[in-house]
Amino acid sequence: MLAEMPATPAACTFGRISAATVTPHLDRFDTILVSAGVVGASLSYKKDEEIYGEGEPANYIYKVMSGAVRTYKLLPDGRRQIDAFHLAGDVFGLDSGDEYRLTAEAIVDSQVRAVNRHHLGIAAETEVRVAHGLWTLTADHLRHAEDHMLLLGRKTATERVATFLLEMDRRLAVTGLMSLPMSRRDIADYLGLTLETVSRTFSQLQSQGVLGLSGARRVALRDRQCLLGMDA
Amino acid sequence: MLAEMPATPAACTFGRISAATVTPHLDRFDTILVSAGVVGASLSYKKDEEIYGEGEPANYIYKVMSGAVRTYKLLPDGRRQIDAFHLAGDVFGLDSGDEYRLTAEAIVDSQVRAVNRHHLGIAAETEVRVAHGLWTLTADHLRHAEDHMLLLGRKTATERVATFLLEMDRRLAVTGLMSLPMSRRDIADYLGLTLETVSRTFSQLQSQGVLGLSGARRVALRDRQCLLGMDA
DNA sequence: CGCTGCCTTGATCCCGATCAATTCCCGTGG
DNA sequence: CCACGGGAATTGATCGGGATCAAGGCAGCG
Repeated sequence: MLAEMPATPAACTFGRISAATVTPHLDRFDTILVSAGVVGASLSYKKDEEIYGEGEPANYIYKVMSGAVRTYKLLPDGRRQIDAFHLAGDVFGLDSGDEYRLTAEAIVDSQVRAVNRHHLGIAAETEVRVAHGLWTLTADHLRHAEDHMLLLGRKTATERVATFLLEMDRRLAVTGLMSLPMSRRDIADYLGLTLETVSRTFSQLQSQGVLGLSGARRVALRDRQCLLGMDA
Repeated sequence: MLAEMPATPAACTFGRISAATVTPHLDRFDTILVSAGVVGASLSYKKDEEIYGEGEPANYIYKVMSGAVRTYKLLPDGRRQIDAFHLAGDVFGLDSGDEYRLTAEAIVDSQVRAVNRHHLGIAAETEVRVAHGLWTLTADHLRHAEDHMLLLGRKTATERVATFLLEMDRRLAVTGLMSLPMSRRDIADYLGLTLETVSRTFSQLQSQGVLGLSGARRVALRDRQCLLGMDA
C-alpha cells in the first residue's frame, strides 16, 4: 500500500477518519467508498504545498477533510485560472482520463483523504452505486463550471465579487461571519480579475455597508439582498 | 411512446438511424444505447429553434446526427454565454439533476437523436457499462469546461480566437477548409467577446496571412503553427 | 436584381489592468 | 507585553484592450 501513496506527504495515516472537521454522517463520497469497499489514506499538506500537478498520472481521488484546496491551470507565461476552491467535505481530482488536467495545492494547512482511482474503477465495474456516485460528483463539478463560465465570460467585476461572496457565504459561513482561507490573488485568479480590482471592490462594498471587514480575511455579509441584486 | 417526445419537433421518426451524416461505426454513445437496450427517436429542428430551455425538466439526452447546436446561459439582462458548440456526433443535455441548466438551440437545420433519460437511468442501475459511459461523457464535458474557463478568465482576444479556430479546425475541417455554422455573434458569446472584436480579429489574422476567408463563414487555416503560437 | 440580415470597419469611450506607493496586519522574538 | 519585520492588502494615478456607438458594405436568397 505504501508504494502507491503520493510522494512526500507531510503526514500520513491509514484507515482512520479525523471526524472532527467533517460532519459525522456519511456523505455521498463516503457512501461511494463504503459501496466500493475501500477506505483510502489520510494525508496532510502544508500551506501552498502541491497535492498533484497538471499532467501527472491521476492515481487518486481526494476529499478535503479540513482546510482548503485550490485547483488551477496555468498558461505558459504564468497567467493562472483557478477553477474551484475545495473546502471541507468537497471531492476533487476526479478528472477522468489518465492524467490530472489541473494542479491542486493546499491553500492553508489541510488534511485530505486520498482514494485509489484504480480501486474505485474496479468497484465501479461491479457496484453500480459507485459508478453512479462518481458520475453525480462529476456532474456537480460540471454544473459549477457552467455557472463559472457565465461569470468569467459575461459578468462585471462587481457582479463577480458578489457571486463569489454569496458562494463562500453559502459554503463556509456558519454564524454570518466567514473567514476566507484564500488571498486576494487567489480570489482574483478565480474570478478572472486582478487582485487590485478585487480589493477595490471589497472596499467599495464595505463603504456601501453591504459588507463588514475585520482584517482582510474576515468578512460579514450585512446585506445579502443587495448582493443578490448585484449578482445579476 | 409519443407522449414522452419533446414538444413540437419539426419532424420525428423512430428507431431508424440516418447514418449518412455520422460515421457508421458505433461510437461511445451508441455503445451506451446498445448496452442500455434503448434506441431513442430522431428529431429535426430548424435554424434557431429551441431544443430545450434552461429550467425545463431534463427528460432527454441528445446526440447531434447532423447540423450544429449551441448550449448557453443567459443573464436577466440578456447577456449570453455559450458554453459549447455541439457538432455531428456530439452528445449534449446530460446535465445530472432534474432540470436542464442550459438552453439548447439548433444553429442550423439539424437532426438529433433523443434518448429518454429515465430509461438510461434504469439501464445504468443494472448495466455498468451504461453508467460508466455516461460518466465518461460527462467528464469530457467537464474537461472542455475547464479549458474554456482558462480561456474566458485569462486569455486575450487574439488568443481566444486562435483557440477557437484550432478547435473548429480539429472538429470540422476535413479538407483544410471549414465552413462555420455559427455567426460572429455566436462566436463572440462563446469566447466572451463582442462580435466586433471577433470580426476585427478575423480580419487581422487574414491580413497576416494566417487565415483565408471566402465569405464570412468559409475559413481556411494557412498557418496552424502561428495559431498554435498565439494560443498561448 | 434588390432587399435584408450579417459582417466589416471606423471613432470614441470606459472598465479594469497596470504601475507605484503606502499602510496594515500578523506572526515572531525579545 | 510590546517592538519589529515582511508579506499581504489597500489606495492612487495612469494606461490600454476591448466595448460601445455608428456607418457602410457585401453576400446570400427570394
